[in-house]
Amino acid sequence: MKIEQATIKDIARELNVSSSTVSRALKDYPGISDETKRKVKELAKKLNYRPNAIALSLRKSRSFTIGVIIPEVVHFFFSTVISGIEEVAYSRGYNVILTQTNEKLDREQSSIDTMLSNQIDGFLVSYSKETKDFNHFSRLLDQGYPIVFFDRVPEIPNAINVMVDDYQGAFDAVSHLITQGYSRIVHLAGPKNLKISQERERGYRDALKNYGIAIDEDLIVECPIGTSDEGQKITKSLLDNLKQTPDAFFGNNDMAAVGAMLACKAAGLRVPEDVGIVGFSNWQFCSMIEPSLSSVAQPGFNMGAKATEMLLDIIEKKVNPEEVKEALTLETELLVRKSSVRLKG
Amino acid sequence: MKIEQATIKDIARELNVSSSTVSRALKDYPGISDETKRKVKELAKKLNYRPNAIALSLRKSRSFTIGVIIPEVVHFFFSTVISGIEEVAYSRGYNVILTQTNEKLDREQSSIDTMLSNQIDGFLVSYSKETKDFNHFSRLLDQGYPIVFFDRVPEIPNAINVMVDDYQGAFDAVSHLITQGYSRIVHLAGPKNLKISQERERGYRDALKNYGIAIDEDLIVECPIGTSDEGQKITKSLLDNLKQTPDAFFGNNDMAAVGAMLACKAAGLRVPEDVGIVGFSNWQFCSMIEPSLSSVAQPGFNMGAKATEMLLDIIEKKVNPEEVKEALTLETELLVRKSSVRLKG
DNA sequence: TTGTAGGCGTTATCAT
DNA sequence: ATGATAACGCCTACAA
Repeated sequence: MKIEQATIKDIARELNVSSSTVSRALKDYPGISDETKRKVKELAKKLNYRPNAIALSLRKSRSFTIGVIIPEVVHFFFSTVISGIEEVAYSRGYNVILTQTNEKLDREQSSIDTMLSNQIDGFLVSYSKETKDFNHFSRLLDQGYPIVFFDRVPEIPNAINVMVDDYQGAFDAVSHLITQGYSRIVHLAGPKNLKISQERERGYRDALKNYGIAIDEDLIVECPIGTSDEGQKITKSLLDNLKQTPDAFFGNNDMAAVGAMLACKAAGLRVPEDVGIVGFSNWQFCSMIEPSLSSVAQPGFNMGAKATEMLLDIIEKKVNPEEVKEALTLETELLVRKSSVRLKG
Repeated sequence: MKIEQATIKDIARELNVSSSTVSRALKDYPGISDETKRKVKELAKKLNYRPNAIALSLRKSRSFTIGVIIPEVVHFFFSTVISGIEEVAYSRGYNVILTQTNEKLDREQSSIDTMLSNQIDGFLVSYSKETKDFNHFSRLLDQGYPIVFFDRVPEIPNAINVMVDDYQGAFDAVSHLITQGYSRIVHLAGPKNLKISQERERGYRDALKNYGIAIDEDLIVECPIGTSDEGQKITKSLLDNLKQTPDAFFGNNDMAAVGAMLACKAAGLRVPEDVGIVGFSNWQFCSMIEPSLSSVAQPGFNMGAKATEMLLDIIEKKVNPEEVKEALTLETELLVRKSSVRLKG
């Protein structure tokens, strides 16, 4: 049924030469007569010859494929990262094998297994929310597999991490709210086990401290799921139950922030007059809603691109893993829109 | 540096048996003593043996990998499809190699090439906006490569297509607008070469006809890019230049529809009182904006899942390609929200 | 019950 | 300038 691909052998047979000659001719090795070269290339073209990458992989123990392990594909930020990964990988001649864990540890583990089976040259990983222990990664590192972690990065020896400056982003966002005159600022926090959540919370706390505002632990609420529904429910319950109503919300992600906005509006509060809101990630919809949502932009594409470059440099031994700086932190940018501005310019 | 993976040979050597024995023991072939089996498996486990999928691929001329060619990863609908693809592929033991074309024909071509080189077992394709001729796909089909097209499907012989009922979705959306009392309905159309655009436009036209409304060609405007900016600009220019202002917009995608909404608001028109708006795709933000945007939901995850199932069934010869029905059309669902409702229930 | 040999497609090494 | 051979890791007739 499937038409067989022509191989080097086919060309060799037809031309009455050896496969080595064909192989050499095809790659312009020295010591092949121009005549032979010409004939080989001509026939190769005619037969639509295509090198078998699988055979090459076996021969070289290199697959020119990198494995990407990511929590979710349907996620604006991650899809942006994937896009950056794909661009760089493509331009440098690598394939990308993609798996999503759906935030499950066992999928993470089994994805690693199949990727190892497939002799991938390296890993790009953002681990799942369920992952609290990193032995499976440490083991890989010890065995010498190149891994670059991005966004959700572990604190283990020798890991190479690419992340955004979550601390600074959060610090900027909260400082901005404060200078706009908001002071009872809720933090809709992320899952506690993710370093990014911890960093954002730290930025929140430090910004408050920096302005001499006492921290009220009741205003820090974990949003483990990260949907707008969740953000909405949590915000509603806060508005209903806190003795003193808050006047601002800093969401650890945009979905939570939108949820807060919807809940506030439903409660009759005006944004930004009564309540200021800032999100994190700068999803596309931020500029489409009303009021438009201020948000901390993360350079997703760039993160994917940089992580991939570092990984490929290591794979190709352009750099020594020991020489690679172990962490690259990309800048965030606070995009101020209407949801958080109540002072005249 | 990288620690070598244990191979069957390693196990054989250590146990003083032949590699065939090991191979058979590992797969519980009949005719291996329980004792040998036990020892082999034990050592395999100890050495952390993992079959080399590359060697297997070479041997079997099967890679258990499928190639996905998609216009853009950072696109809500496509990312949903990818998610569906990945789920099914994973559950059936296949890898997914992903490339995005960025709507470029040459990337589409070269992606096909590398995938062929990599001996992938089949293709899942949604072609680029630049693709106007399908010879590169026809050739693959002729050579017997399994391909399933999704969403953007070509009209070529033997192609297997999975799509949504764009015609019906558009028909429903426009009928809904009409029954809400809107009659000068703009269609922000998609690129003309995409069948999905044609179908949506056909649905638009038929709905109008069906209600006896004359079609005004000036109200059908192509939005080749598909961003909210583009939609906004086009809408503004329509509002400025049409002699008779339109009272509704049916966007061939949600971005265009949001653009229309923003432009209408900016022009002082109230949505839905003065202008009704319906989009297509049901992006996440539809329910987050105000007024919430009515939209035609496409079953992206399901589309990816179904397309993958069909592809794998063909690959695994569970079905004969000839027996496969050549087109699967999935139902859309019109989600009516606030942007298009001005009559009391 | 186990072993031997050959081959999947390619290329590096060592002849000739 | 070209050929023969072996090897990458695995599987499978065929042999013993």
